Amino acid sequence: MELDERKLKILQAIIKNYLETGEPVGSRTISKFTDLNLSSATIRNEMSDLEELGYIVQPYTSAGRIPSDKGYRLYVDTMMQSRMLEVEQMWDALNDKADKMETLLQQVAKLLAVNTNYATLVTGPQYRSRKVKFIQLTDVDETQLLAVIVLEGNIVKNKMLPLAAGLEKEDILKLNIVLNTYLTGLDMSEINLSVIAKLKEQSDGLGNVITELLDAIAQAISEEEDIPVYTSGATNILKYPELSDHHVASDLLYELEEKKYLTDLLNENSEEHGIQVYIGQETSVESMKDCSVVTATYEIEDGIYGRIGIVGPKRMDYEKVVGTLQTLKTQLDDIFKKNKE
Amino acid sequence: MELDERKLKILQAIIKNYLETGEPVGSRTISKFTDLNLSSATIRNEMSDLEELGYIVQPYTSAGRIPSDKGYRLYVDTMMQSRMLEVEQMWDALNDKADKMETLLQQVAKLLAVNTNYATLVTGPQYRSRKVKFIQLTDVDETQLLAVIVLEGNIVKNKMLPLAAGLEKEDILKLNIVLNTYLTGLDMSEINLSVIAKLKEQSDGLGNVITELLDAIAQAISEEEDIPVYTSGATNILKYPELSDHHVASDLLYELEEKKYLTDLLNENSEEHGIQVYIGQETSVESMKDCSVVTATYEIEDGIYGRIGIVGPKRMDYEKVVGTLQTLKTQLDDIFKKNKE
DNA sequence: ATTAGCACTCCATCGAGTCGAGTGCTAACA
DNA sequence: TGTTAGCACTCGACTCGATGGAGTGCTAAT
Repeated sequence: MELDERKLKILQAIIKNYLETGEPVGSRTISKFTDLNLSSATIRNEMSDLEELGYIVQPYTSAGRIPSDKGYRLYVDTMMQSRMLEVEQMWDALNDKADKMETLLQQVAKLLAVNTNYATLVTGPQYRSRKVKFIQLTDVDETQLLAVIVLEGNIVKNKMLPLAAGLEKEDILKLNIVLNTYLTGLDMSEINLSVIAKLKEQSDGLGNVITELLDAIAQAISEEEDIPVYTSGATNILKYPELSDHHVASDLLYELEEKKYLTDLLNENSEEHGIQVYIGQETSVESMKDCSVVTATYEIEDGIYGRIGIVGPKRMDYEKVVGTLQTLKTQLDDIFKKNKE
Repeated sequence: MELDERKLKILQAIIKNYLETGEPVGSRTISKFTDLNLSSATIRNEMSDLEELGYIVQPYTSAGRIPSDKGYRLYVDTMMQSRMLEVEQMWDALNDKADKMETLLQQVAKLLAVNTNYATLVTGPQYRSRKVKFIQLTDVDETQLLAVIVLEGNIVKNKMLPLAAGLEKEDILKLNIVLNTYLTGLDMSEINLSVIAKLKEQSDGLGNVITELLDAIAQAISEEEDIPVYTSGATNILKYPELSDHHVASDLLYELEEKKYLTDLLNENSEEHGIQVYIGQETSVESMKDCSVVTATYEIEDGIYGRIGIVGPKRMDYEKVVGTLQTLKTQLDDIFKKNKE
């Protein structure tokens, strides 16, 4: 037995219907719903076949059918009609405050959540390890030294240091030159003992300041290593009865608040740059086995990527979600490309 | 009729018991629970009185009693034994990563949440309007100009600007001097047209850069105006059955995610610097009418304050919460005092 | 191959019955 | 007069069975 045209149509109808209502759908419904002009009895036979094939399941005997993970998968892979969406008002709202990467991404998460009514997550760029691009020391007032460290990707880090007594303006100037000469273009693994020795040698008598500075730099670099995740609309999941069961919801919300495993989620198959859909058990995160997750990758700079994820019930509106992500991805790509020019 | 010693003792016993169990407490329980050696019948009479006085209520006829808001209020005001707590392991964990205000406060929220099992919120400092302390422009590479703006309270803001063609190193140096001379010590309201005119006059030919810079500064200042709120442990509220009712929980979690009205919550009676307890309807936030909120103020600099809040069920462990906040507040005050020296 | 018809299954809902915790009241007692 | 024992009563929680309906699977007719 195999999937002929008609079975496919029926399956599609079942899924469409279930996506809308969230209730198991019966043969009579399909009989009316489609333009196949078949009686409910015929549909029943076909449904029985579809169940045997594993595309749909009955929650219990003599209930209607709901799509299985396999069914959703087929739907997403072949039957979904992707439609381009206007995300324009979204877009206007975005451009508004979008100057800092942080705010931008938080905004993206929020707008996406509001537009889709699901929970959303966005990660910033992931660099293997950022290289130092530029360092600058300045004395802000009599007691404090401000170190500004610019990393690859124009990530700017600030660190206030207590100003060592007896450090003159010329010393600071000198330090600036030395630091930039020796550290620019290096990442943390490359700042080794020999580099440090050279640094100290070149900055006679200021060794102790150097040590503190290197700490600050190391910290700035490593801070960027755990990629930030921005979430929004977590409470949206409470809108779906199948997810608002106490345990399920509690675990899910906790996960979204903690953000600990979310990066794993987003980085699965990260070599794939298209839009990906994970249904039920396909996700790596235990607490999301009753959910579906849709992810997209956007490009920040050449070879450096961030990701967007949407978490919702299995019966999420895949078409809308995929469409929205598609447009959003394109627009984000554009922003960053433009930003670079 | 009035509250005599015995009634008070019984009320206290009722509240204590209810805090632990969350179940309405009956006369027999109290009869055994206290050392009063009274029969349940006597207790019943007293409970009847206490109800008449408004300190306890029955969820329904012939159920046990639970404390009313008024009852909790009396308890918190007079009957609670405040106990100092050790928050020491908390403390160690804190010192660890605590260099940036942002991370510090987020950590505080998290640790508090883990320790108390309630939802927590922490606000950063609120300045009326921050003054500019220091400005620095640097050319990071051929195409980009980095503006570093340090505000009162050592809040550092960065802004990348496209480098206008033909801007020489000397120009930048000059701009730095001019900007610092004219803008240091001013807040946004003080940077008016006459200041701007003077700026432009002093920086012959670089007027267009100035305009952009002023935008950046204005943005940096105003960004700080909506005070950041850090939350943690939102999902903790799902642990309490009386709050995990679908609607209540949903509203609450939404509020905690949105953070919109939380500042209102924390700023009520902000002139009071002690620890404050809001029970049920006493809070200003509608969705928290089934909760209690405990807030504390800590001092960042002279006259500049931040706040900590804990949101939990009305039957929260007030003693523990108040105790924890007390110690934490002291320790935060210490940090910031030390930091200043 | 399709369909009408029918028996069957199982969940959801409702109401009746029971249980038990807890109250309020009364009468007796110290 | 304050305390207590006793008892009738209330009301939610829980259980159980009956009912209804949506939906199925099977069979026989078309």
